[in-house]
Amino acid sequence: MDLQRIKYFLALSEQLHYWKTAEKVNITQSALSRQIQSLENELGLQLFERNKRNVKLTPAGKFLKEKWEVELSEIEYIHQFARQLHLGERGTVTIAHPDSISASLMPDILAKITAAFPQLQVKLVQVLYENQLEFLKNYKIDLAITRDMNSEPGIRSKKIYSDHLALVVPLEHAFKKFEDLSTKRLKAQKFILPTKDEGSSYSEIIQALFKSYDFVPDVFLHSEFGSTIIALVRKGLGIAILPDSYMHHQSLGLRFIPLPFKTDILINWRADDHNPVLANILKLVFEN
Amino acid sequence: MDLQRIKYFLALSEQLHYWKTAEKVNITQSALSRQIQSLENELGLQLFERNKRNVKLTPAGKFLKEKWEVELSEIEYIHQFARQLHLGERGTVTIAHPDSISASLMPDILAKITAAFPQLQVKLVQVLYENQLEFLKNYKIDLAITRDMNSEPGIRSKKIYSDHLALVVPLEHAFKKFEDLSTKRLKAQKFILPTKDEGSSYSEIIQALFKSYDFVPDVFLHSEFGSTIIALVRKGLGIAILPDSYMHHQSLGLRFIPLPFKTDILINWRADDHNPVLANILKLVFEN
DNA sequence: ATCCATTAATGCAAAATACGCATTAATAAA
DNA sequence: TTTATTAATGCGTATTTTGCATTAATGGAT
Repeated sequence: MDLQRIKYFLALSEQLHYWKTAEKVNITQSALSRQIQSLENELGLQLFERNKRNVKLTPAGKFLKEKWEVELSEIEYIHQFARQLHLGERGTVTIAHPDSISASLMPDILAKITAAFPQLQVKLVQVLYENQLEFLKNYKIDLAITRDMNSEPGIRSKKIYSDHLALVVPLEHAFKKFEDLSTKRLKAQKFILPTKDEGSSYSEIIQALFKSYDFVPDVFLHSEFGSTIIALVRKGLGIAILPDSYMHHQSLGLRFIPLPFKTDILINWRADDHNPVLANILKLVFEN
Repeated sequence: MDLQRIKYFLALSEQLHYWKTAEKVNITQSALSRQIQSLENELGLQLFERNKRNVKLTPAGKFLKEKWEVELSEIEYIHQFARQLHLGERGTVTIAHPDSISASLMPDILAKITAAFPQLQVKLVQVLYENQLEFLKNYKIDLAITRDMNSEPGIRSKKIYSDHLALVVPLEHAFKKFEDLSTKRLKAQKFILPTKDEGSSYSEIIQALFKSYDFVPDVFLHSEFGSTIIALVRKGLGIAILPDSYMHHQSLGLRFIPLPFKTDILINWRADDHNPVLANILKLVFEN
């Protein structure tokens, strides 16, 4: 059952004239005649009532004309849709990202994506540091934006941004600017810091920071969630080190003191992921 | 775009293995490989991600698998339906019939039809005598059951039944049986008769009846509608001549006196109507 | 009634397409 | 490194489709 045959049938069912139809669909009358005949044989029914003079739809032919028209346009639409999937213009990507950039980098990226591919569906999720790579490998997410490098085989990474670390203190705190900081004064503070994960490069940078001041911080509380940390600092329970991306969040009553340490933001994806949607998004993100 | 190709694709999308799939669909692996390739070329997209070792659906392939499965079963259903139309097992016939047989012959015919072709839709209509042939020719009805012969070209007729005429009188009327009738006593009656249509053979039979008694009846009222006539007779407004099929209607308070005149019932259809539904119904009606 | 123009079907040879067999090339596992 | 597996491909053959020319049927015109 060739769809082309059905198209020939539909053309003939409009014209009800072999010669005119044959010309319209760019084949000869004999070819058309035989195409219709094979169609009838294949279906085991008569489509047209015809003598050498007149062509007329049978009831079954009339029925099939109506139904096939619908089916063909459905199929046409499906193929169109599939081509868009192929080109990565449609489909779904699930992206995990750290909370820190939800008010800065993420809006930029999402704006680019929706501008370039308005039909694309993006799902944003937040995933604990320790689950990021696992989720990526298990196809629970397609892209992971992290502050940590990784050396997993099968996962590729690329740096897309970097921001400074900042000391976060309440507005009324004695620390007002970088020059106020000293090992002695810092030592006296209570810190709220992220969980010290093994192999987390972000964690390592923070440790390097304290090493530069040559002391071990008094950590009052560990938390992986920036918004929690900010709330605690605002209540005066301690001070924190955070990427200065958090400045873009609502942070009334807090002071961000930039530190000379940078933290990278990387984008991670499966090396063997050939979904064209992914390729399009990566291209977009790396574009500038 | 051959539907067979799509079937091959669907088989492969289940198995994800060329050799096994090829065996299952009874072609060689090379043929299958090329069928999938042509399908991909035709659509302008990739259906499977494959190296020499693994076969895996692309996002577009996954999408098409789901959609095509639905489309194929729809098409299969449509073809099945069309075949039933072809065989006359489905479809619609519109049948016109006289009121007189709606309680006798019609139920018999309809019972036969629904038993033989349960999927068939029958529309029953009643059409004035003068419109019957016109409606038939104009495709407003497909079958006309009449009491009149016709000699129209393009219309074919066949007698399917005949019943007696009967004199219809109120129960308390002096006429109790055929022997009570005489020209003299009949002459004194007021009659309710059908409209005297030109060329109506039913009309002619009734005229022949009165001729046999050698008088012209005193017609109180003309009506084409049997149920009207019966109501009037029941009220004592006159007596009537009707086919004795009316005895099967609710006719309390009435007496039917059979007369030695018969009226035929014919079935009429378009000679050039090749709708298989019609052929099936005619065959059924003529069967016994 | 007869002829003519129209038009769907068909015989035939050529072209296009699909197929099977055998082989190749890539790759994962041993 | 070797081996077994497996999708792709070259090639000759078989099948299908096509176009050209012709035939046969039919409605309309004279």
